[in-house]
Order: sequence, then C-alpha cells, then structure tokens
Amino acid sequence: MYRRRDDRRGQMIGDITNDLRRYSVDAQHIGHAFAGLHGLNATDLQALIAVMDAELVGDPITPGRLGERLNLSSGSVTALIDRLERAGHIRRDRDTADRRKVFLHYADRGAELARSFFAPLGRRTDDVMARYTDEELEVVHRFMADMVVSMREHRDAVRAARGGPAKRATD
Amino acid sequence: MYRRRDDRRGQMIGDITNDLRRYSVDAQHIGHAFAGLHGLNATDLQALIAVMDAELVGDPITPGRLGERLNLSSGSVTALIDRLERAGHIRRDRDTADRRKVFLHYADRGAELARSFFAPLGRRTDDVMARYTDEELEVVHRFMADMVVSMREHRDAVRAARGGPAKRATD
DNA sequence: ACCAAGTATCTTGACGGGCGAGATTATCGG
DNA sequence: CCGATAATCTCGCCCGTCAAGATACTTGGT
Repeated sequence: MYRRRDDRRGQMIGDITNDLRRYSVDAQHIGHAFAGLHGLNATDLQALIAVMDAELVGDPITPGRLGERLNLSSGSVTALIDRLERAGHIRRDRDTADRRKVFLHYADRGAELARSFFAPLGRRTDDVMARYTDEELEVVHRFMADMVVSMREHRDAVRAARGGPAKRATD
Repeated sequence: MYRRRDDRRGQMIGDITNDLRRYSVDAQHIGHAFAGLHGLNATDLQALIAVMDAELVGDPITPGRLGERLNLSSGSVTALIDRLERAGHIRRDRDTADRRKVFLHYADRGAELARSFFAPLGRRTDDVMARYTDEELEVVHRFMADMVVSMREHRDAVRAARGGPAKRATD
C-alpha cells in the first residue's frame, strides 16, 4: 500500500501524501464537531456554507445545484433545506421568472453561524501563512491548485465508473 | 465570511484557503464514490485504511483505538467491524495476553480493495509532484505539516468545547 | 394562438441503515 | 473480591436513497 522509496524525494512525496490525508480527515472532523456543537450535522454545515458562498458571489444557489455540489439525491436536499430553514439558517425564495426554481438565501442566524465557524479557522491559517514568504505561498498555491484539478478528474472518473456520466458539480 | 483583501498576498491567502477546502471536499467525495462502488460506505473505507495502516506499521489496531481515530462511538465501531468482517475485508483476533482486547487484521479482500483505491490516486499525485523541484516540494511539505498541526489543535479545541476533554486520536 | 405531450424542478412518503447512548459481559490488575 | 477496562449487545433516532407525484416551463403540431 505504501511504496516506501528510499531516496529523499520519494520520502518527501510520501510525507506530503500523508499531510494531505491528515488535513482532509481533520478538516472533516472539525466540521463534524462544530456542527454537532450547534445542533446540526456535517452535511447541514456544508450546505450552509455553499448557500452563503453562492450568494456572496451574487449567484444564489438552487436546491438542484446544491444537490450536485454536495452529491446528494433530490429528496435528501429537500429534507436538508427543511432542516436549515426550520432552524432559521436559510430561507427559500421562488424565482419570479421560472417559478419551478427555488433560490436559497442565508438568514442572519446562518450568517452568524458561518462566521463563527470561519473566524477562528481564518486566524489559524493566517498564523501559519505568516511564516511563509510570498514566493513560498505562490508555490503552495500552484501545487494545491494542481492537486485539486487532478483530484477532481479522479473524482469524476470514479463516479463515472458506476452510474451516470460524471456530472461536473462546478465549484 | 470572506475577507477580501486587495493586496496580492491577501489574494493568495484566500486562494490557498479555497484550494484546501476544495481538496478536502473532493477527497471526501472520492472516498464516498469509491466506497459505494464496492458496496460499502465512506466510514467503512476509512476504517479499512486505518486497519491496514496500523498493521503495516506493525502495531495492529483494536476496536477502541479505531473508534478514537474515526471519532465513532463504541457501538458504531462494533457494527462497523461486523460489516467489514462479514464482507471478508478484515478479521478479528483475540489478543492472547489480554483476552479482552481484539486485534484487527486485514484479509486479502481488504488488501486488494485498498490497493485498488490507492493505486490510481498514487499515480495522479506522482504526476503532479513530478512538476515540482525538490526544494518546492520541501516548501509544500513544511506548509502542510504546519497546517496539520494547526488544524489538529483547532479540532481538539472544538471538541473540547462540548464534551469530553479532547482525546488525542493519535495518527 | 392554442392545446397536448414532453421536460425540468422541487416535494412527498416509505424504507433501510448507520450512528449514538446506555446497559451487559468478559477480563485484567490489585 | 472489587474496581477498571475492552468489547459487545440492544434500542431508537434521523439522515439519505428511491420511487412516485405535483407544479411549472417548453416545444411542436394544427
């Protein structure tokens, strides 16, 4: 499973792989813990973030697209939105042009919750990044962007392996 | 939520933050999709990986420690192990010294499954890393390692906010 | 212009299963 | 013998999937 190479570079590659895996798992756990702390689950939190994200870009999200993004069935999405709306985190708004569509907007409750999630995280990342020069951060960014592209391709490939042809959940 | 700073460095920090978030989400989805493809769920896959991981290091894991690592209750862990054992991915072994303890070992099924999960991922990451010099990878590693430390602290802080005093799920 | 069939979007209801909480059993250490 | 530890068992909740339905838009023929 782990190809342990003896050379320095091979060692480095293995280390970075572990870093990434640990980071992902920890990020997941943080979300889970924070969500539980506020009476919702990990998916709810992700959804709330997605709703704010979309709206702040000026392009409110619909249940359908939310489902694509979180990789959830339509039924789950409705239940999910019900929960969030009931808790006062978001609200529904029918599109006036196409009245089949529903736009999701965040409410004050939700905004505050998201802020209290991101604020401490932001502080921590800022602290870490302060230790690096612009050039170094540039390298990190290039690397991570490359990795994201590669992972996304892989995700689509795995998804395509079973059912429908890999819907690109654009993020 | 997003503090949009105008300077180059602020922009960079935001970009990297997004990279990391996207990577985590995608990694999660890959695990989910791959697991579903093979008749198990995301948790099962993580557990299988943890079992192999521990055993390859020469220190087989017990249900208790597995629960800590995945952040699961004892009941869930037992059910989880039941599923994996029934599917032929792992097997239980009572410790001869302390017969309360159960050691988890991977079976051939599980080993092959894990391999088929990691192999393509490894190829992709190798492809990406090939584009970077040793020095650049060194920077990436330093950065990610720092981030992991910071995230882990944060995770423990969030967990401590509700219930028990942050059990360090050592990885 | 109108109506019917087709398509898209969201909602509903039934169902299964993972997960958590607490009690129970088996074993170890003193 | 007694408290502590490790795993398991039992029960109930709730999330997510699936299939069917409701509503709204779109298209094509007459």
